[in-house]
Amino acid sequence: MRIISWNINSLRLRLPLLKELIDLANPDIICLQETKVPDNLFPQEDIKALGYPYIAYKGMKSYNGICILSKHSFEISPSSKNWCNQEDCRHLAVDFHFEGKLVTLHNFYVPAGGDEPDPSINTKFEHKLNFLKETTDWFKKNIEENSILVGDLNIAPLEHDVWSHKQLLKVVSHTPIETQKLTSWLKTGFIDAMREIVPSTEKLYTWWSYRNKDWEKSNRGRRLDHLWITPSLAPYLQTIQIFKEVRNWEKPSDHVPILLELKENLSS
DNA sequence: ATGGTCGTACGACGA
Repeated sequence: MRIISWNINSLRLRLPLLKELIDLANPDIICLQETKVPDNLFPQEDIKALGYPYIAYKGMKSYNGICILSKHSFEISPSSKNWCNQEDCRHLAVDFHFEGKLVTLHNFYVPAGGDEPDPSINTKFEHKLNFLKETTDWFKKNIEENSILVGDLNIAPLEHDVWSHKQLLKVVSHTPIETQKLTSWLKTGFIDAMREIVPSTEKLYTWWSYRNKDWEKSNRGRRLDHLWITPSLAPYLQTIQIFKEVRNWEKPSDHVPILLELKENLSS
């Protein structure tokens, strides 16, 4: 079972890249963030033609938007929610069967939080912190035994999730209040699958800014995208993969796709 | 170097 998460930064603009990614990675399920397409304009037929007949999407004009594309059937999960009383298309969850289990897959796009890491003067940062509090409180009470949570969480929690821990401590995405809150959310019952595979002592990034043309050479990346699983699924964890090469494709997103692979037929 | 580049939608905003 191969599950991709990718902040695509406009689904319609990057449909050709999505096709290339499918050819490269052959995912069973694709979770996209920042689709930037209202539901009435969602390119449903194009997606089906790519081999993904099961589709769930929640989009709006210009901003945000998420979708889940699958080769296998699923149901929209009742835990798909609006957060902070805003219908801003940042979360979608589906239920599907895997190895005799019912698994809930959450796809999140956490608010980026603006530039100033002070909630008293920056309402976008305040929103980000409130969002993290709400999700953490909700998962504390409502997490399902077999859960996967993926998406652009817009926080790089560990020292080696950023190119310079010291220089980014006051930069939104790596401030202590954010990394603490993300860790609290993780600890509601998840395992950081990427760090199960790649030790925390190694640099690991999923995002490189558009503002740095020579992104690969300077390598000032951050791990903003995440793959979390509950302990019940840990025995199935086969590997993770970061498709860094996609950042060099024509007209790329600033985020690269990440893959979670779960073993099937574990007992046989 | 305190800038830089994107996408959306056509000016300004969000990232």
